[in-house]
Amino acid sequence: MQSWHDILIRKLTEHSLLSRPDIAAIRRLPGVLRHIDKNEDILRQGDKPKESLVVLEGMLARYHNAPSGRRQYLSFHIAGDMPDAQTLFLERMDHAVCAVEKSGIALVPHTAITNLFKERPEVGFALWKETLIDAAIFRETITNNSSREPEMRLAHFFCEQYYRAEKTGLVKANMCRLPLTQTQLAETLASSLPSISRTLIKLRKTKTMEFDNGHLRIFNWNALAKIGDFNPAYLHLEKPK
Amino acid sequence: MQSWHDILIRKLTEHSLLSRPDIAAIRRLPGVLRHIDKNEDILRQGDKPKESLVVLEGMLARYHNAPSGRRQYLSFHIAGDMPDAQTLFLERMDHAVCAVEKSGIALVPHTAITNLFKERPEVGFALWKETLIDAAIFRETITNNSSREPEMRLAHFFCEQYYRAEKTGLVKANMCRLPLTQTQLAETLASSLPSISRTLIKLRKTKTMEFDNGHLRIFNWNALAKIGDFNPAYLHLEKPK
DNA sequence: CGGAATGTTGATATGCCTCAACTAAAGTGG
DNA sequence: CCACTTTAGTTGAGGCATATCAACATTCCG
Repeated sequence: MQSWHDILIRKLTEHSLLSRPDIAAIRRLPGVLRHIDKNEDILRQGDKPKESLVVLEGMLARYHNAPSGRRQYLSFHIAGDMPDAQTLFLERMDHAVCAVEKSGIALVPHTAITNLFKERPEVGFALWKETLIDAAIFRETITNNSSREPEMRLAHFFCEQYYRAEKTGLVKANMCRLPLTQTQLAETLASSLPSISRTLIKLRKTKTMEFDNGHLRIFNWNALAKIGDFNPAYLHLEKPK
Repeated sequence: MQSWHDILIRKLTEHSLLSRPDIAAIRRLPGVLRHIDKNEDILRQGDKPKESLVVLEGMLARYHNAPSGRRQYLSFHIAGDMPDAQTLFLERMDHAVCAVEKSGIALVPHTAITNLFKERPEVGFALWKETLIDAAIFRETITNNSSREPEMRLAHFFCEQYYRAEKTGLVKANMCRLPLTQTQLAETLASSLPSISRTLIKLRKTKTMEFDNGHLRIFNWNALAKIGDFNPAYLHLEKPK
């Protein structure tokens, strides 16, 4: 009998060591399950939510509304992630959260979470660490979009998504879900749609990966990581001692 | 008699409400003062520090070493900032920290800080909030470098630096320190040096600001904010209730 | 079956990067 | 204090890459 708590616990223990009482306390968190349709907004810029969400299945994205109507995607989130953890301490959303495919989430009241932190500081530290990794990913995105050539940039993005999916146990037969259109890739990677299309064709020719029909398949991880200058250190997911 | 603690307390109370006992507890934090030369690295990628730093004066920067030797600056930090707060929970540095001018810092042992969090959770929440604002700034940087035209991008950057300096009390006569070379601006804003030079000349012609000799002077804030599409909401610095 | 969304390809133009020369200012050492 | 070196900034020329516009192909979905 798996409850939504296990998905969160699994994610936190990817990088943090939690005691049995810590884990038991997490299990007592109240949560309401909800389904989100593809392309539905869950939070909008300016919202002041009173609960945070845990992704249970599917994929969410965070984005800014950039000048001239362009959408700038900032990050993508899979099972176990809490993409709006910041709302615990930052009142207003400075960006939006949407579902890029049909997804399931759990909603947890802020008060329940912060009370848990006071009772069990180590749980707070684990979630804090999660938000710090989040920030590390944003930093890498700055560098990716600002300093890497288009082919490298795309390869790096695929590596990151695949690596995180793998750590979460969502890779089967060298394949993970990545339900993005090329338009969305363009709005993520500071490129235009035709540019992404051509770069993708170039990448395909390296025979290191395939991206098609919402799935990412890896044929040669080492070669792809090299093309993308990908070093997973910034994800801070080494097993805790 | 101002001690380094006051600089940190001032920063935290910019956005968080701390009780008298909270503040008293912060004042008991041990700290070692240090001076850093211009262009000196304080932390390098891969380092595993056992203390965190508080900027007391001057300016620090964080950066990645990007492909082909390029340096990618990620953020800049002034008095009160704790640019390596993440090292409390992330063992290894995924980026470097350097001084962009002669600076003064205080070094505080991790154990002292985390013990304080356990004793006084609200202090932990305040510093957590600080790291979440940090992440919000990174997100805005992604959008700035990925979705805004060069002139807008530069104007937005100036607005952000000025606004933060203002909140920290470092603006005098519509002017703040910003000791960056054009080369560093280029390595921050995903541009080349000649491009920055020309964009800066264009910006100067708007008569909204001047950037010269390590100083940023604002003549027309509203006009510059408009050029830069700058909305300070993402800095989350409204006074706490 | 029709319409919308998605992806591919081509033509064109322009904006920015690279390279390079030069100026100006600042820092260094004799 | 001045000569020298280094660093910083400006300007110009040229070429390439990618954005934009547009047409078309294809798939998905109602």
